Amino acid sequence: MKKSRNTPAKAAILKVLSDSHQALSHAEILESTQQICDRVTVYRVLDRLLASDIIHKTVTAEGVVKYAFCRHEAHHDHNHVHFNCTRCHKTECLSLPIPEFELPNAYTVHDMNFTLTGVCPQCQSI
Amino acid sequence: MKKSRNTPAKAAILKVLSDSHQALSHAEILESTQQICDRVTVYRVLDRLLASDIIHKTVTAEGVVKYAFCRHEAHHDHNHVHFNCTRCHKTECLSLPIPEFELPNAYTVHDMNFTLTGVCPQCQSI
DNA sequence: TTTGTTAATGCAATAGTGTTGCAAATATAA
DNA sequence: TTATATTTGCAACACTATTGCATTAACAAA
Repeated sequence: MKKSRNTPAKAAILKVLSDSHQALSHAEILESTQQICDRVTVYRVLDRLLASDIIHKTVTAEGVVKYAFCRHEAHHDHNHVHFNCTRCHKTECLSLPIPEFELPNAYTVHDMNFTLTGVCPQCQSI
Repeated sequence: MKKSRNTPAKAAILKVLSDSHQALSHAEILESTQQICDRVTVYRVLDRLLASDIIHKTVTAEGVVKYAFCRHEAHHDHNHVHFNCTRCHKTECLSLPIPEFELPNAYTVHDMNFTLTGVCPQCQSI
């Protein structure tokens, strides 16, 4: 297994994600790191961070891939609900865990993605 | 509001989807309708079918958008769980409804997407 | 059946998203 | 300081999705 190195690009991308309360798209991350590294590097750093379970990935109902810093305290998993606002287009990790459900047997589940789409509290009045 | 017309392209695309037990991507639908219509037409017909609630849309954990025929019997909604197999890459609608959960107030939810990723029964032995 | 209106289509062009190859640069262990 | 393997930038490429516009065709009304 390859050993991951600490590079300026990795540090910058990780800072952008950990400073953000929302999940960010590749384009949004690139906006904050344009002076630091190339767009391809952003993709590659994100892949490394995903592989190390430092960040997680979520997809909006429209197919937009976003990345978020893992803030797991007790439970070391990514099984929380994501909320996507149709007005501000921000995606946030809710502290709501994915509810229990009856799994059909014969299926092996590796990952769960539960995404809600609607209007967030900040956009209700708009 | 525009009145939707019954065209050969619409009929063909709807047949492909209703004949399939899986949710299909644009590319997969195009494969079956290449002799009938253009790729752009496929996108536009899918948009119309989505607007009429005749089909629904789901997104895999990798961001691949897929479309599926609505087979809702009693409940006229799309709130069921989707399963995406990492081996055969097929996406199927489970007859499992999205479980109940405690929604944080101040959020308005318009749509819910619950996608499981793993290995389907057919691919367990592979 | 014919006609008029308007939705639907094909085609070309464009934009956005993500991946790959390769040479050069650099983080890290020895 | 040096060796080496990871990381990076750049260019090129592949795939997905959208838009404009002229043409075609569905369908309601005459």
